[in-house]
Amino acid sequence: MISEELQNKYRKYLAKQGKLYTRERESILQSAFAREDHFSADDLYFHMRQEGVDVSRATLYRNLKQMAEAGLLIEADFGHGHTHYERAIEGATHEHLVCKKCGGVTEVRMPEFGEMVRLAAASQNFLIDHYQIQIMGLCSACQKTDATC
Amino acid sequence: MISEELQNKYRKYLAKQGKLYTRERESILQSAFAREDHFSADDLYFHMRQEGVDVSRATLYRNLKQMAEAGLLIEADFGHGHTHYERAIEGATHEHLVCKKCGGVTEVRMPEFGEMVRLAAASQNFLIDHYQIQIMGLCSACQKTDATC
DNA sequence: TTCGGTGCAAACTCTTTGCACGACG
DNA sequence: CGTCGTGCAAAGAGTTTGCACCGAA
Repeated sequence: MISEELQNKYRKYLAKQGKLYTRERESILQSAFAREDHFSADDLYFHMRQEGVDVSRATLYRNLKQMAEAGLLIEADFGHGHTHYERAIEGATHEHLVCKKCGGVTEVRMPEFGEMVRLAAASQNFLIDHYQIQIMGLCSACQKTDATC
Repeated sequence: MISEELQNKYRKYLAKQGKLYTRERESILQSAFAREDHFSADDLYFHMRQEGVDVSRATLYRNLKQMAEAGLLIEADFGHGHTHYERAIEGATHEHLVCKKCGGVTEVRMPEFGEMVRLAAASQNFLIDHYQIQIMGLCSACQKTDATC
């Protein structure tokens, strides 16, 4: 299901730290990469249970965080009260449009941002790991609705 | 201390919602705008107590959130486990360099981002309220330190 | 005088952690 | 075999909320 490249990247990361590639970690990697969208730890927890995969919340939290450290996932916070994760895909960094009304998140891909981010970081001798761009406002659907809410 | 313009903006926002401009709200506005940096609700809480201003945490949380809704403050999350606030100043949107090691946050001002953000939003008929750019990585100081931690 | 606001403490949500048992290499 | 990982349940941190009293217009 998931690419061998991905698995190997994780294995290598784990090995370097003297850590093990367990059944649970494989399941989580699998499930996380099966999703195209953003998800919270709990989203994934319920999704995995539904699929019959049984992991504890603790393990999920522990390993999602670790996978983010390994560079396999990106952590993002849209102000919804919990951490979101999404697959980290090389060269596919994208911008997020977060609707303040419905909470929906739309992705936009504008590669031009990458170069500007590099410039901004270079000006401070900052070594980039990854970046995040969030635009807050109203999505087109919510602009049409009565704004009184 | 704080500009009348600012006060009026808040007053107007409150009035529109049938809400009151209380002593507490004035204090919070004052203290929040006295700070140039990012701060958490708790930072501000202790800072205010130190200055002899007495507000409860509940009131602080309630009103900071409200001031963000009013557009006076910007909420940001740097993955430190709590919400950060900073003054919203027209045309002074800036980028944040967040160090993964020391947790420090540096600001960079690159007005060019604004235009790109407008383009990105326009492509989806998205109505911008504000935006946030966070660059995660290692600050120059932490790059020099042993990277084994 | 009338709502809305505040403070307190309890409740809540998301996330982390200590511990005993289980499993990978 | 020794170590690292897991599950459970309890603890933690940050934030929100119900309620009785207080205060602005």
